[in-house]
Amino acid sequence: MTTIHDVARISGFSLGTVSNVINHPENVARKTRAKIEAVMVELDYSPNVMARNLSLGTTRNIGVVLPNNRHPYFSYIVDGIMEAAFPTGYRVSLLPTNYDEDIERRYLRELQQKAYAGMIFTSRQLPLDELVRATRFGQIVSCENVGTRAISSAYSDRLPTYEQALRWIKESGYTQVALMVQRGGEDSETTRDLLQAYRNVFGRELADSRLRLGIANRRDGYDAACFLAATDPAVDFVLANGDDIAAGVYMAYKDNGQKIPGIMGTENQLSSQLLHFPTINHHLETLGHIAFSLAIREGVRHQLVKSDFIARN
Amino acid sequence: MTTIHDVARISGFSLGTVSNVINHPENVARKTRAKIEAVMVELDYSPNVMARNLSLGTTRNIGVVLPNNRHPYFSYIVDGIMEAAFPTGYRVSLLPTNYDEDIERRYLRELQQKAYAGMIFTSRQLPLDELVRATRFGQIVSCENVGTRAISSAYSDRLPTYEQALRWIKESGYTQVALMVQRGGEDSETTRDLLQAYRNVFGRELADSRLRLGIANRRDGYDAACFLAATDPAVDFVLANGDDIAAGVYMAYKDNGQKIPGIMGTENQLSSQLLHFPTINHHLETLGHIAFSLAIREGVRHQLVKSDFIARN
DNA sequence: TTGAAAGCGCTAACAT
DNA sequence: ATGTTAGCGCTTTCAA
Repeated sequence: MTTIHDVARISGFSLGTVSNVINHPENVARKTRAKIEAVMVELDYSPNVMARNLSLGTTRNIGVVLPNNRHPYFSYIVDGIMEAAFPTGYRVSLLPTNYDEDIERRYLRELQQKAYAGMIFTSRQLPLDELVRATRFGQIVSCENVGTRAISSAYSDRLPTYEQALRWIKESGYTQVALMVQRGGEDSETTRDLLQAYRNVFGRELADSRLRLGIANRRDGYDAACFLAATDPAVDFVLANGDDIAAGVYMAYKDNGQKIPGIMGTENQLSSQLLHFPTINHHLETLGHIAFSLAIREGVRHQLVKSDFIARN
Repeated sequence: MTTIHDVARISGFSLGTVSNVINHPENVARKTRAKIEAVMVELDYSPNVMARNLSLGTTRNIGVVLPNNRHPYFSYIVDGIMEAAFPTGYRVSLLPTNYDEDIERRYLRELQQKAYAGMIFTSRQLPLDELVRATRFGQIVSCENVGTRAISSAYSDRLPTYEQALRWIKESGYTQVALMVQRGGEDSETTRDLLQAYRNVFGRELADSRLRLGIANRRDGYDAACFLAATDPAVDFVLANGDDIAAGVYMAYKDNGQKIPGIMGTENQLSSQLLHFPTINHHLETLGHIAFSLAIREGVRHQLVKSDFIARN
């Protein structure tokens, strides 16, 4: 590997001068600069990033913590982040946690060690306070509402949109609603919002058996729907956390030859357009976009991304 | 930030000994090790990755070069890579190129600077020889067939499967086939294979106007199909590079109130199952899996991933 | 304008 | 078993 030393030696100038043509070219005489640059080209030199980072004490890396690589929720956010990162020259590292708190903590340590300039939590298991404490080491952005905590966030106002969606369901005459989500209300803010919206609109608690947990993909949706169809035929509407999942529900009822209930999903994926069922669009790419820009900027800021309900019949 | 020096000073042992408890604990007396570890915990110390990398001259980072973040082709490969990387503790950085050769070259430089232990090219613009030359600096894996070049690869045997698919089309009685792809035969090996398969099965060249270029998503597919429907009503079959894209084609013909041609896509996405059209599964997640394992292992190896045709009516 | 030298935090010989 | 020291490749004072 050719280093800055080689360039110095061969060009006949000192280390410091070579470093200056890289970092402060305005402080170097035109002629020497030209010579040194020529040598750099000749040797095919380019500065070692690791050394540079160590010396500077910073990187241009952003870590994106995601519990789950499969769920479209996260893919959409990542898409938005990538798009925003590209023109800035920042690198983004994907940091999967598999919903493991200890692994999240390990990533936080890497932030502490300056492996990343900032970190985006698309979701989290760790107590919020641990994140807040870690902001000393680098910028941290949450993709969920953090209230007034001292941590930047780009988040969706899910509750009003959920209410709107559930009102639509109610007004369409459905009364026996089942929900499919990944994590329960204790773990997930989204699920909490959804249950709250249900309460607000229907004026009662959702029966436990009508909240199907652990649903992450279309296959899960299919299986859960088979179960519902067999054990709870009264259900006349299924709201799932993703259009593809909702499509799985559709296929299950169809394959079982049962009357297909009303269905609704989220993210306005292709499947809801093909099957023409309503959906909730959280605008996750926009959210990723904003999350990235917060991650590379100092200070705490909270930014709301409005979601919306798309009615279809 | 607390460093190894702090740990040394406070524990009363030397730098080297502290370093040893981190890297070669077996060479340290049980008692001193215990003391030092206690201090580490107390100080909430963890080694600085950048310094460690610089000293060692390696990282545990894998860079994944992708031209395009949106196309499902790449998402599926990335999914496979992430899944394979997770248990190994390697980090993966996404490196978008936007199909720009110079940007690919820049990433290659970062490999040279040891920013990555290895690099996976899901696709490339650069001449293969440039990649081969760069293997001196780190492991490079191509996700396309590289023949006998000295560079590892995990690739799909597309040609036979394309032939099988086109034979199915022919035997189903279709004769006026249009293809939708992203890049032309000059740029893309996939497209070359596809055109070759067409030649082999139909015994003639595909008309230029029946090869629709620049198609990357469902929207593109929709637009291209509108164009086809308007300008070339003889077309009776459309084969698109992705099921969602093919679904866009379906919707276009439907929205235009025209007779819907036969359609076929790739990747066995949800949409082909919903609309029940045939597809070609390239098993891209498996491919990503293999690409990753090749990236963290020495030596050159070529690994074929069999794709298959899924007939549906 | 250029050069010399210290330091970023760590690892690994080598010496004790 | 533990300590000392010389790097890894770079940036940035500070001095010339």
